[in-house]
Amino acid sequence: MGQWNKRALLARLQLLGSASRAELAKSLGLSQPTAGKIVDEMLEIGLLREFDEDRRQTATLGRPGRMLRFDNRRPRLVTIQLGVTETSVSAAAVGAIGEDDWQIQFATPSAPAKWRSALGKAAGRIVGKGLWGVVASVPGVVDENNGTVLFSPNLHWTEGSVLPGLIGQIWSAPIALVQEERALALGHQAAAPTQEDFLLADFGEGVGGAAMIGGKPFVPPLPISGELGHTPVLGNKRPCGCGGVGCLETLVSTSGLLRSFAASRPRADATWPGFVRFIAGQGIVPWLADTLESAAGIIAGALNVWGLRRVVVTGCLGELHPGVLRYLAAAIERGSLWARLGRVEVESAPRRRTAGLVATGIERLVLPMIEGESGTANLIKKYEHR
Amino acid sequence: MGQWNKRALLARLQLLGSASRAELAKSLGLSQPTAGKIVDEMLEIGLLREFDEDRRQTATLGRPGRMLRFDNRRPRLVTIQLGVTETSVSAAAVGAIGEDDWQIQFATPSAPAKWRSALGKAAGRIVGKGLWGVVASVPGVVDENNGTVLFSPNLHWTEGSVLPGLIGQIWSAPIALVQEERALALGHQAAAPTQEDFLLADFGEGVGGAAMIGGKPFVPPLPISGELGHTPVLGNKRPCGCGGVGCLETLVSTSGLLRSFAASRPRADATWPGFVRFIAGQGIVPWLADTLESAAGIIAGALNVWGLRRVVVTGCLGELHPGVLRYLAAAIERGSLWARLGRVEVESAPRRRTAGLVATGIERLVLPMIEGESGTANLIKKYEHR
DNA sequence: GCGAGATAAATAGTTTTCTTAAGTATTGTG
DNA sequence: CACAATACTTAAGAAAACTATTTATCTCGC
Repeated sequence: MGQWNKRALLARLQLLGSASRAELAKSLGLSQPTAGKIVDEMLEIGLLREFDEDRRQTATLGRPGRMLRFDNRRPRLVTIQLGVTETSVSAAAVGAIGEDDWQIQFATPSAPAKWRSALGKAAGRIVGKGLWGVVASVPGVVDENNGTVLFSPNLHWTEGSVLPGLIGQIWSAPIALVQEERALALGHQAAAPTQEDFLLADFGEGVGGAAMIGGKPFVPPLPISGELGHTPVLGNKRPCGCGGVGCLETLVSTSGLLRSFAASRPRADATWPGFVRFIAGQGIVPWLADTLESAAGIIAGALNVWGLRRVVVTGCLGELHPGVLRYLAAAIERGSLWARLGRVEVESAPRRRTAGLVATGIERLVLPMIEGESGTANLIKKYEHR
Repeated sequence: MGQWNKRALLARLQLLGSASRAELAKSLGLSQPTAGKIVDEMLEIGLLREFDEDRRQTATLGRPGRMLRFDNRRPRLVTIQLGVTETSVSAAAVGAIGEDDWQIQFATPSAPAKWRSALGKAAGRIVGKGLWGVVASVPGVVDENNGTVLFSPNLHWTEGSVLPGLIGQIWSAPIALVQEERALALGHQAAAPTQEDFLLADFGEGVGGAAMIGGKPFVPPLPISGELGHTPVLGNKRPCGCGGVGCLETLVSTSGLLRSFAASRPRADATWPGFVRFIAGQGIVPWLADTLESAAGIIAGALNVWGLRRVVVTGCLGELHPGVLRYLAAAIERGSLWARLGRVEVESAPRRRTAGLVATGIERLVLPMIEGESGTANLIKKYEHR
């Protein structure tokens, strides 16, 4: 079976939530036998399952379809979020699209060996049977094909180390690494399924973006993309962890915002909650307006360059007064060429990392399982027995 | 034969210039029979031809391959460049990769009907036999699938009119429209074949960009992309033809540069040659440095977002003192995240619109000819008999 | 309750496309 | 001139998708 159709079928099923073989075939333009065979394969490995629809309003004639959905009855993937300050671990079922709900969290240590042993402890508390693989999201510049971190301004110790190797010592299963924002974008798509492409912009300890284009995450040949945070802002002189000067990230990450806040109000409570309260009371003070304007310019630039008209904002900006997002949205609209032709949408959403990690796992670990010994599958073998 | 392999084979042949069936098969990972059949098809319609290599140093053993290349013995495509001030027309052979050399040029009129009749006159002076189709490049936001111009700040009359319809009244052949910068990017790839992806940034009456990603021009679902020129620059208050304020285009297009020049030196010769002389003498004056800094920021943003590390600059910036390009290159490097990991390249190149139009024609008009009645082919039929 | 109509799923056979394997053609070399 | 080496062609087969047909299961009207 061509991998292409399989991926399309899964994507469609994700979009619909549940569907019969016939529905899938028709909506994809496939023949029924083809769709049926793909479904059979996926039922066999336990990726999908049939279930009895409680037909309240089956107003349709004819034989009812056997409805299919992701088989989420047992955890299949270990999902790991390696964050700058915190590492989170869970066992997740395919089809999980709820908000993040981590089973285990611990402060991210500052060396590979320590991280490995902390992960080892976590492993004991996680279901170990029937697992298909491990998926980890990492900040920074990640080569997803090799499983290496090339550059990580805020988490330098990951740079040389081969994370799949470390993880493989804990779980001897296929392992996939995914860049953080790409995972968020995939997670958003899984949780709020639409056909429409979008740019996800995440604001937190760093600032990053990822684009869904044509229903798929945008992945260029170079292991770098969507780096909104490290584009320079005219007039900004702050040094950045990346080695550059004036990066957007130094202004609009949590620490950047707090720094500006502290500079403008030396005697204020320069913590995040304090800042949130301040903005709730004072509204968009001038320096914040400038900062939002800068961020909007860079986001609008990304929209113009990628040809997108929807922005999904996740992370700390959503925790501020809603006026902040409105201000940002208006500024993005001013800078976006598409706004002259049609509508530009900016919305806030929670982070759905687990969902994104699961989507990555299905794409990179589960599908290759049923695709024989082709390209991607070989890559996985590399880590299988470490 | 799957269209995929055909396109790959043509791209490879373009890269190599000439090659035998066996070379093509090996370098593409195809079997010899497959490559051979594709070549046969293309020989039959006259897209490729065999030629006798003058074997100076055939140091190889065995039967020598029959070398193939594009059959450029007769013009096959009418290429049209609809520019803001000038329209250019030529008949071009496939495989033409020389610098632009237009057979006919006339001032672009300000209404569809006038343009059509000017084009009609031109048609009389152009080879009319054996033509496969017509390809036209247009500035602005172009829906290449429908053949419509959605938005054109500098050439408003094109917006409503169906250009393929107009062209079809002159030449009753398949017609393809292509966005200007995309054509330039394709042309550069045809003329300077490398495997490596790049961002083409063109500076002229407007400012635009296009990306080659994975060897193909980047095309998102929305009919807009690479719009470097209409991203706002912080602090810039000039109104733009697009309806926005502060677009980069208002600073760094030819007219934008001249406007800044005239403002800084009220008594100077504010023509383009005068400006070129001025810069050659004075070097990079402060306002020009600021302008280049803004352009570099937006280009670096595009590199970061697309995951590219090579910039090809075409158009008026290359006519200025070489120091200008060096300054721009240095500024781009400062803003590019990839520069922290590896090298960023910025080079200047001539515009190769004809080559790009021919590449578009092969892709959108010629290949569908040998692909039976599939998707793209139907689109062409629409215009075939107007 | 039962046949008719309608839709879903499974089965069988065909087409398309590419591959492997084998054979033929054309060169240089000992 | 035999041979090794390489290019190209032909023939047969495998994979994946399609069309057409059959079988299964439902609702509806009687």
